[in-house]
Amino acid sequence: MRYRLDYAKELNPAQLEAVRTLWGPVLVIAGAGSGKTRTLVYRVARLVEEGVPPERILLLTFTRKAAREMLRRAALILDEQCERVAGGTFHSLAHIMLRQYGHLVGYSRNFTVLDRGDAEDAINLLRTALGLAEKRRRFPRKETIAAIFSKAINKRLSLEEVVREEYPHFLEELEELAKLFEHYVRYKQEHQLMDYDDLLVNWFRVLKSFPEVRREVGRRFEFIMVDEYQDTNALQAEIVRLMAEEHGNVMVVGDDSQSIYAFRGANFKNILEFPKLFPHTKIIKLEENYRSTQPILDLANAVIEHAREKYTKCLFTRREGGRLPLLYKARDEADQSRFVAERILELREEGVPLREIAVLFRSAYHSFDLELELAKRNLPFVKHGGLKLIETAHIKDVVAHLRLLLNPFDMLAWNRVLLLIEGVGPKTSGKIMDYLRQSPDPLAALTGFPARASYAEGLRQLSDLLVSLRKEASPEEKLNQLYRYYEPIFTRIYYDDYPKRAKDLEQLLAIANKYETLEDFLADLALEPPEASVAEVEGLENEDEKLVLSTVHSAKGLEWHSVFVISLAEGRFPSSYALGREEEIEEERRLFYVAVTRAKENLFLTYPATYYAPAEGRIFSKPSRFLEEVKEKIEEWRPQDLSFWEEEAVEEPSSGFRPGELVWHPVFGEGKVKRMADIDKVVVQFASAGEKTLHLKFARLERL
DNA sequence: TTCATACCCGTTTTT
DNA sequence: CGGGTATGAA
Repeated sequence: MRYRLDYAKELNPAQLEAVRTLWGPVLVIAGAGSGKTRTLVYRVARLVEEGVPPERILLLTFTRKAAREMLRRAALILDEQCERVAGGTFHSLAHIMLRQYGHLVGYSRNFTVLDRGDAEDAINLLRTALGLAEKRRRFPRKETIAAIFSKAINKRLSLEEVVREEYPHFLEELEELAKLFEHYVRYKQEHQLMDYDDLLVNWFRVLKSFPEVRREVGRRFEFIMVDEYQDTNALQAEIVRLMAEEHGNVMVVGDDSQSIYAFRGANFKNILEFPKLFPHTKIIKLEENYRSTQPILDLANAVIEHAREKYTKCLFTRREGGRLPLLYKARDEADQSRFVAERILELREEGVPLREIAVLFRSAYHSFDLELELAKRNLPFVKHGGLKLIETAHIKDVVAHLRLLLNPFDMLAWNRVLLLIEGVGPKTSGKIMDYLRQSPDPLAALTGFPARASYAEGLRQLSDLLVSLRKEASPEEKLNQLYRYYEPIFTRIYYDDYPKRAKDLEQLLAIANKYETLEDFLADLALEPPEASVAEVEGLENEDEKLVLSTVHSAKGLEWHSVFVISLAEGRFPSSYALGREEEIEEERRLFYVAVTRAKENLFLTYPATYYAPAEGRIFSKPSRFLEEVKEKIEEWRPQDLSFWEEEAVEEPSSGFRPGELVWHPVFGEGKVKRMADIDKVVVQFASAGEKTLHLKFARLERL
């Protein structure tokens, strides 16, 4: 057969073998930057060239964006047929399949997907109902309970095993937890709700218990590919096994040294166990790195060299030259931010586009200081990771109304919606819900509730709204109408900061207009939550000309010309949260490995000698242990001109107040500045009012 | 029901 | 330190 693409020319021998092996199970162990994505893209093209209908190919990836991107690339090199390949995350696939097969496990096609916050709300509701919230000081908080439940599901362990292993201090509560779990499962079942884990569990149950579905699905997806296999969990591995049972045509691709999702139940050993799940698996290793320069790879290899676990490969490159990774030891966060901003400006001078530069950090809030600095210098950026739009209270309020239109038995949404009405509290809300539950059409039944005069009007308005929203209209129109209803409520409950929150509502509206149906809109909101952050500085001319700020987790699979990894201090990276247990430190180390292997040409590492910790204020820090381990692979940044330090040392803090200065405040009168408490906060000792911490953004402080 | 207060806790990553 | 939560009073 003649192919339109010259595979042998485009791929190295290992990649080529992976692309040409179409039948049977294949495990590809692909080091960072070894052309893993390229291999998958070419394999999709190859399958299509072989005449496999694109709908018969399934590509499972970690985010839906990743799937879209790969299929777009396949379409680019071959033809647009490739875009018809089925692609997405395990969760989005399960969601689609359960709309079709959910009835087999007791779900109608309009079930609601709960995000983590909704799940916690439900758990909280049940916990209170079971009387587990009272005086029992020792009972875990809702977040912890949700985490325990989720771990058990994803790792396929019993509650007891999870508690014993990771939460031994709650062992006494095991019985109560088990009872709560039972109630939680039943509650979701009864109200047509599924949390993230249920999507996987129920899809698994369908596959497991219904061989005919298994066969049907096997015929539908004749070739399965799974990317980032090191970040799948036991349940997902089972799902793959069942879906591929019919034909065994499954290729999984991953890198055990890049596994960074153990916290949500992922198990990198899945990779090593894959050949046991599928006998006669062909194993292919991709070890040649095409991304980074040798000095960067040397550093990466040294990082992973210190890992407890011995990983399976060693990266090499044929690229020559390249600069040593640079370490800058900053005095504090402000200094760190200044350093980063200056280097970015220099890089831009050298012709590196902003979108080819990324700043990576362990936790979303680590970039706050830098964001201020970038805004000050008019450097446009986008930020990935951190707070999701959907996690804010006002967006949840709005979405709850929409959820009712699809699933009128979604009592979680009812509760939220009812509590917004003035005069309705938990008690009344409960009574109304008991009433609605009895009705076959709760939306229409709302007017029939014998309401007390104090809130009758509010209830009537809600009822009118819901009935009217139910009529044919685009998600965007529905949302517009909803906003008219919500506005007075919105300004009442968020009176202190609703202007800020209003921006989110606008953003939601902008997202909604991309959707034809409410169903798709809501499903995507839950399965692919849009990020909350809006860049502070909009790009002046080109939208794409933005610097990238990202958590390391959100940077997985991506690469940039120049990468900064900031806040490499003990407690920050590795996170203080991980300091206790060895496995967690190991995961932090892999996370650092992922961070450094994102860089193609330049890698800058920074460490602030002091930083602000939420509870303790300014603290002195130690350099990250990961830096100490690989010292000899790094060059320390030395300012050419020493006076640079001295100048900086006496420079005023950006707000302009210095200890000892006399100031005047309109309420507290005269005072003396003690110190800066933060970039925009100052501690002042007042003659009359004592010591106060003032927010410079609000306080009208004048120099005397 | 709502408001005020006291207190507790925990700082992370994401589908 | 600040936010959320539980508790108690009006």
